[in-house]
Amino acid sequence: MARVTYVSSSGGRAELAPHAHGSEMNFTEADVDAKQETLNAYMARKGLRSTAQRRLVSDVFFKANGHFSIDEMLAMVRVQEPSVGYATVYRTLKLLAECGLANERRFDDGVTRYELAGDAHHDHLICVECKRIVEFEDDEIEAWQERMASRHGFTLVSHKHELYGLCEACRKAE
Amino acid sequence: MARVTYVSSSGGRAELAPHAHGSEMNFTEADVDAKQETLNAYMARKGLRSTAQRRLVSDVFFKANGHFSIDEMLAMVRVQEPSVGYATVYRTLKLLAECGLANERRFDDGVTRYELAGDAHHDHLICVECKRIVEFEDDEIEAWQERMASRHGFTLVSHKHELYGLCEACRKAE
DNA sequence: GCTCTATTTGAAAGTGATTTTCACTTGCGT
DNA sequence: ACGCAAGTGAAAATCACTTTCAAATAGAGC
Repeated sequence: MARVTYVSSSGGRAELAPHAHGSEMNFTEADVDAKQETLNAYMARKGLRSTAQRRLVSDVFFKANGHFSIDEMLAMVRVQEPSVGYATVYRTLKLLAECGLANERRFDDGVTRYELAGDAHHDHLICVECKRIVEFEDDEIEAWQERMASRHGFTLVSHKHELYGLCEACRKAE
Repeated sequence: MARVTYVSSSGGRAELAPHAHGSEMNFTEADVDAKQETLNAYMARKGLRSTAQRRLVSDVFFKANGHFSIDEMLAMVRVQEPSVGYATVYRTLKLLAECGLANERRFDDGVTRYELAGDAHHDHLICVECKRIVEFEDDEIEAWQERMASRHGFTLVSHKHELYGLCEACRKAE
């Protein structure tokens, strides 16, 4: 169901490629540890428990820099632990979004995807064919959006700026 | 279910207010006729038939300049003909989108809305509270988007630029 | 380490918004 | 008017989540 491919890495640990930003990992062990720490702190504060499933799902998510649907995450998680259920991945991703470590995104294909939070001000370029997602910066546009909103008496809460197109590979494959 | 309110007009014909661009009609009889003609031509070309339901749904849609969900359209259509089914409205709206007379829009509230096609290059400002929708022009941004896409090897197909916020009325009502 | 009980979990049922099926009608070419 | 492919409305099916519930398990207090 989920179109996910795995690439074995030099480190011996399975790493993942689908929709990742590139073949090089752009995070460090320390980054992942810091995120796990943030999550632990949030769970402690809320009286939530640290379970093997939550540790696994969040670990996979933190290491898999990209935009993943629940099905894709489930497939990645089940490589390590096949017994994990869909609902657990769903709930853990919601939890990560709640504590600010992940952002929920809904593009036009109708499925919700999750991405690492942090570099907030970027928007997306999506291939309508293979669903590859590229991020781009939107600084110039921000001020323009504020102007446009206040011109109509609106107080801006959020925005969505998505470009849909064919990526180079899919254009050639047509 | 559908939040639709009707406003009786000077012309004696029922006209509609929900999410319409304004109280004045910004279309002429001739415009509507031209659209009906386009639709008829498309149906003839595809071997589709002109039925009372299709004429009614498309007529209501063409005259109701705004952004409507299927339920809203159904409510409007049933004022004239209560026996029309949901599926017929759904299929007719799809048909209008197919032949280029309508555009499908999915904002963040999860329901698909249809708007008159034509003035393609506008985007939307949506009140997160009352769902009021304001259109705005995006000309300055278009070229910038093209540049951004080609920089990443993409051929642009479409884009989505939505600003979510609180409209003046809702801000005061808070 | 062992209890106890509030959290979690996985499987399954429930939701909401479409989308499709199907038995019955109805355009429309002849 | 006739015949039949296209269209219709009601209901069932799908899709992508969300929630429920009985069984499993953290983790605070012995």
